[in-house]
Amino acid sequence: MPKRPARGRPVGRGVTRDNILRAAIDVFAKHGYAGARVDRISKAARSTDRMIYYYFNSKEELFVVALETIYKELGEAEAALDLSGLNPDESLRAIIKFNWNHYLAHPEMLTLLNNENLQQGKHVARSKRVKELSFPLLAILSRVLARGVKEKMFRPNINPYDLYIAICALGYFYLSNRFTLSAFLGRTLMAPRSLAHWEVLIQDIIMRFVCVTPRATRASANGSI
Amino acid sequence: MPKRPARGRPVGRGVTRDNILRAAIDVFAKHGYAGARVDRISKAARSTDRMIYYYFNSKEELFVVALETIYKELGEAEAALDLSGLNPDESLRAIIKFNWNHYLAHPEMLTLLNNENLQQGKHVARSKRVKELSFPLLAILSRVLARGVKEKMFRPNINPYDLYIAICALGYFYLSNRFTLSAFLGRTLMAPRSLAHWEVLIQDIIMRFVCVTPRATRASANGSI
Amino acid sequence: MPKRPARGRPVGRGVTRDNILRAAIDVFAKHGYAGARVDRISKAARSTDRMIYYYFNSKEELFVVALETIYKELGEAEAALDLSGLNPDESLRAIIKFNWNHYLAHPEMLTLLNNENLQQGKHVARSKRVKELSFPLLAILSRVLARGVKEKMFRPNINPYDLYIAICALGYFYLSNRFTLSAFLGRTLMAPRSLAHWEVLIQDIIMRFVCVTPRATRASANGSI
Amino acid sequence: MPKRPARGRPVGRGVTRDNILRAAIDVFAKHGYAGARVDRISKAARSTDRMIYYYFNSKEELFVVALETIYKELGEAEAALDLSGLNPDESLRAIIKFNWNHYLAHPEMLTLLNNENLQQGKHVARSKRVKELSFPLLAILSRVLARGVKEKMFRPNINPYDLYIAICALGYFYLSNRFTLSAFLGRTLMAPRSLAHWEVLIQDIIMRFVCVTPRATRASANGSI
DNA sequence: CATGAATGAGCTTTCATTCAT
DNA sequence: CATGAATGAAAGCTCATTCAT
Repeated sequence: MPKRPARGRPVGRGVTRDNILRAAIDVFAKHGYAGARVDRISKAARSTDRMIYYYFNSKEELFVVALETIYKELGEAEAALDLSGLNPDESLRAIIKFNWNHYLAHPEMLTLLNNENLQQGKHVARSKRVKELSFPLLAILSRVLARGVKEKMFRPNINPYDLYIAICALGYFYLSNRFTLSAFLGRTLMAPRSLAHWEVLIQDIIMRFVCVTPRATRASANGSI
Repeated sequence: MPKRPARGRPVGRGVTRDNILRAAIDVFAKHGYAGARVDRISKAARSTDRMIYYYFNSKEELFVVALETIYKELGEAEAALDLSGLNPDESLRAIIKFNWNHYLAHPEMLTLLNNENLQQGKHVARSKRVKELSFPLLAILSRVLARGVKEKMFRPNINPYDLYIAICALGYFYLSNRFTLSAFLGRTLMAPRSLAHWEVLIQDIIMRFVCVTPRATRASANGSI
Repeated sequence: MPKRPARGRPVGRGVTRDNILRAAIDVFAKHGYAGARVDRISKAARSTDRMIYYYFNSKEELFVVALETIYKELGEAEAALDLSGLNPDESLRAIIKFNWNHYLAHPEMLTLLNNENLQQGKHVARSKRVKELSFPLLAILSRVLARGVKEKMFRPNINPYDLYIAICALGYFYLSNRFTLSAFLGRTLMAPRSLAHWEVLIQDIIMRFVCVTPRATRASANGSI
Repeated sequence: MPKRPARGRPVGRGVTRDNILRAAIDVFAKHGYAGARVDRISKAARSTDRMIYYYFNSKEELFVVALETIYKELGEAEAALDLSGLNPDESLRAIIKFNWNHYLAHPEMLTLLNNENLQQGKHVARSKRVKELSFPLLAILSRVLARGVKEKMFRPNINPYDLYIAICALGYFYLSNRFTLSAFLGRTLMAPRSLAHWEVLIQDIIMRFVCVTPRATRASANGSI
């Protein structure tokens, strides 16, 4: 059908491009790559299909840019993480919390990544930027671990990669699979109390794994979600 | 589209239906709901588009049945899990291993569930069967926990739901997100050694979380993936 | 989809066939030939698609039988028309009324005939029964006209065919086209008062056409529908 | 379905749309709504299925536009009807003739309207344009009637709505039902002589209904079709 | 720099019908 | 006499994309 030019609000230069990118992240996250129809994206962006091709050439390239964008945002958020003045266990807890809260604040990240994994990571494999993003975080983690070991707080020989994956896994899975999990277990997972409970639990699990002498956290001691 | 009657091999009654279901699980897993074209499924099943509608009425209903099937298979595999003669910590390890190995043996489960979560669980929400499947598993877990507490092996007040989610998370995420994770961390995750390492690591993390006096496993002590 | 055997009410021999025929008349009338889906007919008949083919061989043959059935019913109704003891103008009025009331009582006749005309009468052209049906009616009409002329009531040289078509036209069109007519004119046509008004009007128009000295009927004198 | 780009003749802007609309009116008229296949329309328009959806969104919307078009054309033809300088009875005869000739020249109108009535007028009910079209026509008719009454030519209290329906009925039914009528009565209805005869007959019937002193027309006096 | 118009290819689904007992 | 199972062939519609200015 002849598209009408989306006169919702006047747009300046490049705003359209950004609108489209935002809309794309949204729609890709909600419907998956194949399920995200180009015209749904253009409508959500208050633009037209044509503009998507004008700025991004193809649906696939748009998806790659969307993916890189959320990775970039993860990187920027990490850059803001300040651990100075914290001792090792406080630092580790801060990292865990940061990770969890980033997922909570950016649910589109989870779905976009799930999509990329569904497609066997064919886009991310080519992206250099993505690979470089892990270095700072892994470096931070390694440093914290080393300090903890030196202070006899942490067990030696904890692999930072393992640690990172475990931290991610505990947060990511809970949120990403909340729908099936919720149906399967018959439980609410997204109530504020449930979320708070799980945030503490992740910390508890990780700290017990890392620390020499495990110390219980309040929350983990009283059990119920 | 479907032009030839698919005379590949002679089919008995109901075999076609099952072929389609198998193919559907496969194709849905590989391409996602929207990406799974009906005719790809029918071709994979050595049948025709028409037969899919004959047996399942719509692509969506086929997806629901596929989903229920993988849940049912999880349930059946669990039912075969024999913990008799094992003490609490051995039992818990067996459960963790079972879970991990089920994911490894049924990668389609991960992608199907990811898809369902992408669709906000709209199919699973309606399925009663799915809800009932969690009871036996949770019951087993609760019993093991109780025995462990009685024998002073496990900490009291460990919530079986939390425990179950944590066990799943650590296995599921590693496998489901292996592509982005691999690109991001620049590491191989699917080599036999890596898998074996992670299997032990999950156990280690969980046992440390559950046990009163954590006991290191050999594997977790020598670090690298 | 595997059809279930329609166990609504127990059916005796031949009842199924008749159910199907009734349903077919209904569905053909409501949706037209092409729009009448075989499975809608079978559902309406509380039977299955297969039974339609069992009894009628094809959708087309079923349509022919449906058509013949409504013609047969018209014939039977006409056979019951008793004009004995009435003088010519009373007779003619009775014929007009009969015609109108038959349309009212059998709306499916109108839609079925419209369908057949849409298809350029290809079924009816082959049917002998249909042709024979007009003879008695035309004969009656001719006799009434002749008597009227003899009694100086009716004008000579009125052609019975013309007369018959005119009578039909005035009733048929009003009912058959009531939807577009109603929208176009912005008037209700199916209210009891409107129907009664039109019934009188047809008589009035025809009598004025046929009679030597036209006599007004009450209804036609006070105008409004 | 549509494989070749339809390069039959070079098309300017909007020509395609109009081609489709013309073809649609034709095909809907010939096969009915359900029987009119989208690809038959596109072929008849020397275009593609896709273009139908591009311009009209759906088969149903196309049908609505087709319907509105034939109504609009009726309106335009009426607007061209010049009654100036005619006295009331001549005017009325002119209107009757116009109506009859419009049906003859636009047989698609009859079938399209029959289709719409088969569908219970669901499209026409929503169209405002259609409703407004009847006003000028009814106005003309009312004026003619009033003049006729003033000149003591016409009977008072003739309802213009009734009159209009009667005029339409006598022409519409004859043409629309010609196939079944022809088979039923065993007569030719479409021969030039038959058509001419009927044209006069409609006038005769209506004039006798309307006029104070009926005056026979030559044609109606010598009977046979 | 931006966009209205157009479209090839393929998608899910439905239709009337036949096979086989 | 009756019917459950199966199906070839299209039907209506949508998708990402390119043409042309």
